[in-house]
Amino acid sequence: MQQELKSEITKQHIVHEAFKLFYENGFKATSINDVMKAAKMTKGAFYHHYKSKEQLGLEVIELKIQKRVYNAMVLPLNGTGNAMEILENTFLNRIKSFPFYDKQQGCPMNNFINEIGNYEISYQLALKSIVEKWKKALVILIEKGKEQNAIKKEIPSEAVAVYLISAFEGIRGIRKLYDNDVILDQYISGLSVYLNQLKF
Amino acid sequence: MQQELKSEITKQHIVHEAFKLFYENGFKATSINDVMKAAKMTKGAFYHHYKSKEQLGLEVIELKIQKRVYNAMVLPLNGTGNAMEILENTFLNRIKSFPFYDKQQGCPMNNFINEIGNYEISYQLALKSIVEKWKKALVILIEKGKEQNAIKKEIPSEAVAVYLISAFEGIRGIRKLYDNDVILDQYISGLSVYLNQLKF
DNA sequence: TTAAAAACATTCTTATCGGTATGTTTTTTG
DNA sequence: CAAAAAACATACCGATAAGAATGTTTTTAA
Repeated sequence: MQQELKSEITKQHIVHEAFKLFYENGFKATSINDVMKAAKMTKGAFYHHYKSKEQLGLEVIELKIQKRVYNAMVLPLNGTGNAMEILENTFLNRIKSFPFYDKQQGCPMNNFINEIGNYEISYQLALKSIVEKWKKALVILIEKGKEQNAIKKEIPSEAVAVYLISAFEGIRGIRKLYDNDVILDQYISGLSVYLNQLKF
Repeated sequence: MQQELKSEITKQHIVHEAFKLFYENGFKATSINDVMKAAKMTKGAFYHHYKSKEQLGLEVIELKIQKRVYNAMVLPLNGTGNAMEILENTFLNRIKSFPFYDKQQGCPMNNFINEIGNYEISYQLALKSIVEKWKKALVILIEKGKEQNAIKKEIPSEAVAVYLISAFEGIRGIRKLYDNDVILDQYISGLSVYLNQLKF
């Protein structure tokens, strides 16, 4: 029973290091050797715990990337206050508070989507599941806002959710091309225009 | 003199095949051998014309990707009609008319940005240049729309341009996860909400 | 027409990849 | 406490990568 725990800890350790390297250099450009060197173990250990690199990629998506999006973008939506304010706080303020490294490296989910999103059906499904959960949480919040008379009732919730997510992921890619936050400020200003018109 | 022309034709041929493979499988996952097999030549020929794979990547960005974005998203902005209608036609209608393959594979520029956008400064600059040109053309159109009394004068042109581009690139990535156009329709509907409020 | 330069092919080098086979060490269990 | 199972290490495999070296063929220019 203690061995099972040790195995679980080791796997978590590997996934943790793998995420960092995938985020830094991309999935394809990161070898199993690179990951295991970072984890201070050998390739033999890796193939004892995982059957392939694909399997590791899946776990990184399901454990690390999912959790990241959930913590940063979904959980904050579950507050009890004014829906419009929650929306503004999440999308307007949060993006600027990202660490510099994260701004430069983009969104891990978006990186995965664009690098291997159409490479394997299993990746596709895992990534889609994250997007769908995010979208659902947003729709619920928007509908809540309508009930609160904070958001116009005639706007299509799902469409607005998709548009918000699209712009967010888009700018996190584009930001990678710059070495400062000017483009982020412009995004925020453009988003602000969008959010304002949703107000009741 | 005729040799120079032949060399140029060969290089164009290589760049053409390279773009197709980069678009299909990604930059890192495509080998020079793959490219030259598609071009029906050998690796020796490649290294006669190019000094490295990086060089080829740059030419693909500067020649193929740049031209694609320019033709699809910048040129249509230069019409003489109502600025708002041009904006709607370009962003609303065009995305749905993409070939199925292009919907599934995403935007070549966005793919490059997210795969190698922070990998090498030269790529970064080349890709940024495309985004900047697109953005500039959009700003000019929006300002024209203000003069035409078609677009509200108080909206920030640059910010709206950035937000439009972000959402467009974002959805082209997200669309890769799905096997139908439902998410695209939602994007279009969300965009429509955005564009409507810009109207004077 | 002939030499040299450019266009391309062939061959080879060195490195690394994902993955397997086969160890050794640690932990568990009867 | 012994055997077997799990955790890891070491050594290896075939495939493939980018690129260099060295051919051969075609084109150009004197």
